[in-house]
Amino acid sequence: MTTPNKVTDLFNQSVDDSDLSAKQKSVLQASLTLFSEKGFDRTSTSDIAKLANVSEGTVYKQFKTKEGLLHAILTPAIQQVVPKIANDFLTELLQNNNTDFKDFLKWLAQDRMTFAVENQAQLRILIQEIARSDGMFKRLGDTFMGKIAVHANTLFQKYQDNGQLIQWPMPRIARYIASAIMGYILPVILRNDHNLDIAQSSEEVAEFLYRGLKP
Amino acid sequence: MTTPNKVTDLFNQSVDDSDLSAKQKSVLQASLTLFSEKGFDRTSTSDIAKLANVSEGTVYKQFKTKEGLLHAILTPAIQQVVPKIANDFLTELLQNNNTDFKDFLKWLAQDRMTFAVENQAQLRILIQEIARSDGMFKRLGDTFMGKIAVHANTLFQKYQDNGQLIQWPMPRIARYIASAIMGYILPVILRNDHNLDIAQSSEEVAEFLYRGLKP
Amino acid sequence: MTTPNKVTDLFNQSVDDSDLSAKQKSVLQASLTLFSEKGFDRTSTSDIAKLANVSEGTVYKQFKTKEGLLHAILTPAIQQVVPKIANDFLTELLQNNNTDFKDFLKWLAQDRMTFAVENQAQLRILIQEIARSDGMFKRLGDTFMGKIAVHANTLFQKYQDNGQLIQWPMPRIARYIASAIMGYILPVILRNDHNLDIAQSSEEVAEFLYRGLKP
Amino acid sequence: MTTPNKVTDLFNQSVDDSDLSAKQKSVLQASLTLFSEKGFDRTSTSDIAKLANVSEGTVYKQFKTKEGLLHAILTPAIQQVVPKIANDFLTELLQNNNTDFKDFLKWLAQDRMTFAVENQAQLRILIQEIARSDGMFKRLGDTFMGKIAVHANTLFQKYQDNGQLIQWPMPRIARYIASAIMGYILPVILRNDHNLDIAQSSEEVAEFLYRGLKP
DNA sequence: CATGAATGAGTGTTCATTCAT
DNA sequence: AATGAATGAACACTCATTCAT
Repeated sequence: MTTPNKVTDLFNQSVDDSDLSAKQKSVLQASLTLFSEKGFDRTSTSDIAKLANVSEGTVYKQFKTKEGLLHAILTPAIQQVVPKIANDFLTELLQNNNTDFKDFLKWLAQDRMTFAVENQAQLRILIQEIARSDGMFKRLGDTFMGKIAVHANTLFQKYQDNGQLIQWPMPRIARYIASAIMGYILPVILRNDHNLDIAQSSEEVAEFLYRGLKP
Repeated sequence: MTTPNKVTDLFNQSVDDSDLSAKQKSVLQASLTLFSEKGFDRTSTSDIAKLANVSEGTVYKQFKTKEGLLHAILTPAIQQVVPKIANDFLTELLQNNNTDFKDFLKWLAQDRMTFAVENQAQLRILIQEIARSDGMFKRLGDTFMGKIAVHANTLFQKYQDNGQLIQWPMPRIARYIASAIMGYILPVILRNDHNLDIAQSSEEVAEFLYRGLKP
Repeated sequence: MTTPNKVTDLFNQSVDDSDLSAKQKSVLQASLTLFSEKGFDRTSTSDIAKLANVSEGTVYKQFKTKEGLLHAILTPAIQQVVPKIANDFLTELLQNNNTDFKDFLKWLAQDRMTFAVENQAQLRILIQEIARSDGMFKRLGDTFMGKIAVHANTLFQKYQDNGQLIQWPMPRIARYIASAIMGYILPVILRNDHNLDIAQSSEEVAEFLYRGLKP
Repeated sequence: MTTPNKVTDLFNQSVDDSDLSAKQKSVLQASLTLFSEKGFDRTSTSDIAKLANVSEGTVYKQFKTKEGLLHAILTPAIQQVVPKIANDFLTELLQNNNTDFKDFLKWLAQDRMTFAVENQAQLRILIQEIARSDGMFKRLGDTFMGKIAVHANTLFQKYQDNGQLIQWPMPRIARYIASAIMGYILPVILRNDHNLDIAQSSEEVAEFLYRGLKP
């Protein structure tokens, strides 16, 4: 039931296939690296220019401001990539009635963990931004909910009707699923650790969640 | 089974009862507010001086550097308050054999949620620092584990012997408990939200965890 | 027997013909003026920027630190210009066996006095630095000795063999020559006086030294 | 013909026997040490307070400003001590017709070298100040000349009449004597070297000067 | 007298941003 | 499009000096 991790593909697509010149791509890459390593505020545009092997002026040609660079990195991950994928797989799931709830949980965990590991750099930046501004977290939550709520609702309903899912309100269920998976992902990202046994971890968390959420 | 939240007391003690002058306390308060609101890097020492109604020189008299201020705010929360409390209550629990596992979970959730709500500002800053530097998360984890691992181990063992707790390795159990509680705390802190129904939330999360972790 | 004073030429070359922009040259000029007038420590980078008619940032673009500016001014005088010239003229002298010792003394005095008068600003700064740090004086002496000792030794030997120079050890002879010339140069530099009758002064000092150093 | 070095005595007198409290003397000592080691500008009043083991306020009680401290250290050396001694011994000499010129030179060298070695710290500071401001050198020269010129003139006249001293104008003679002795003193002070063989050095320089200045 | 907290102007330095080439 | 010199407003931090205790 594993699906190819389209997230990275989509992100890379938005970088590679864009109309950006090689230099601009280099700027974006350097920013991603440095923002992730040292944080947005502690990264200077001169650092970026140096790492990207371009002039300081070039950094500003495409991305008008330093914040523009941040958005260029974060926006695809937030506004497009995440919900799009989510949408895709939920839709897919909804059309497949037979899927066992535990399998779904495992698949979900696996999918999100893969995404996290493959996009650690961006996620580190995202987490820093979330920690900094009130707005970001709310906006992120709203975006996500707005695009998934309906589908997730339907899906959970199905599992509840199936007798595979406890009769708790949807947000409560979502919260437990999300936080349990986060419990595996966050330490990996925050420790800049690249070793996560996704197969076992997703199996484990699915087992726990299944026990906690079955009627 | 609720214990008074000693955390805030201890923290405030270290601020109020210290040998700091009124101006220095004011500096600390202003830093706490601004670091929490805008983040460490985006807060200038001039901002702090203005809010604290002191001169810039005063900011540096006691806390030699800006980072010194950060440490003055964070250290009590990290090095002393958190582990001490944890230690206290765990010792207490160990001496009380009769406590039901679910009650323990509820108590734990309640205790940590209260702590979180009462120390939102510091925790926002802490989260920002965690997100910024690899080191912080690791150090935090090590400190915490070093001080609690033994007691928690014994406690969980007891519940496992009781037949109230599934036979999973301790870290796995701890991870689920921590992340489920975090699932309530983090949104509150990151949204700068002051409304958390601790009574109900702790009841809820204890219920879920109990279901997921009973044999 | 007068040689053109190549010192200033060389120094100016390193300033004017360098790859420095007009603004950077202006920064160097302003620094030279201010360091010489008020001393390194009492000259602020803002003063320099104002006098040079550039922004403060410009001061730091080329010369990474304030000390960098000092080095940019002093290094050519110390490391290259002085010994190089000294070397040049000594070599020249060595090839001219017939020169009378008194003529040599006069020529030397003239040459050094001209150098001093034409490089008063740099020398004022150099003297200030010598007065400030132990290291500078030693380093300067070592550099100078390392490059000249051999040639001077040979030269003095020749005059001693000629019967024109007393049989004292070389350092003692050098000390008297140097200090007598310094006796004319230092007051001029320290008083920021631009009137030194080099012709007469060199004649005078040569006469005195000749009397004191003939066998 | 050696006289006890009254210089240091006089200076110490002005420090020790003054109406200064122990703390104030400590401040003066600390300033002397630090000004000499790091220079006036690079010594902070807080450094002085720390080394003197007093509060910052105390530094300002007696010596209203930082410059006041500098003057308290330099003034005795400049305005009183130096010329007073010179005056004393010159008067003495004038009354003693028989003294040989070479002996006088030797005595003078010895006296000044002893003074220099015993007052290195103050002289380092003095040299730094001379190097910094035009005024200082001129003032120093004027003070010195104003107090000694007459006596020295008479003395030299005597030696010239004796047939022991060449018929050059007084300033020229003084210049050679001063710079030759300086040729021994300056390197010692600037290198912070405490080893000067005064007996031999004064013998040496007297020999040279005698040769250079005899008719 | 002595203290040391407090001041606030000033320092060297950085950095996002602009623009002539 | 790309460069990099130039900008100038910040910034973290220092320091001579004051003054209430």
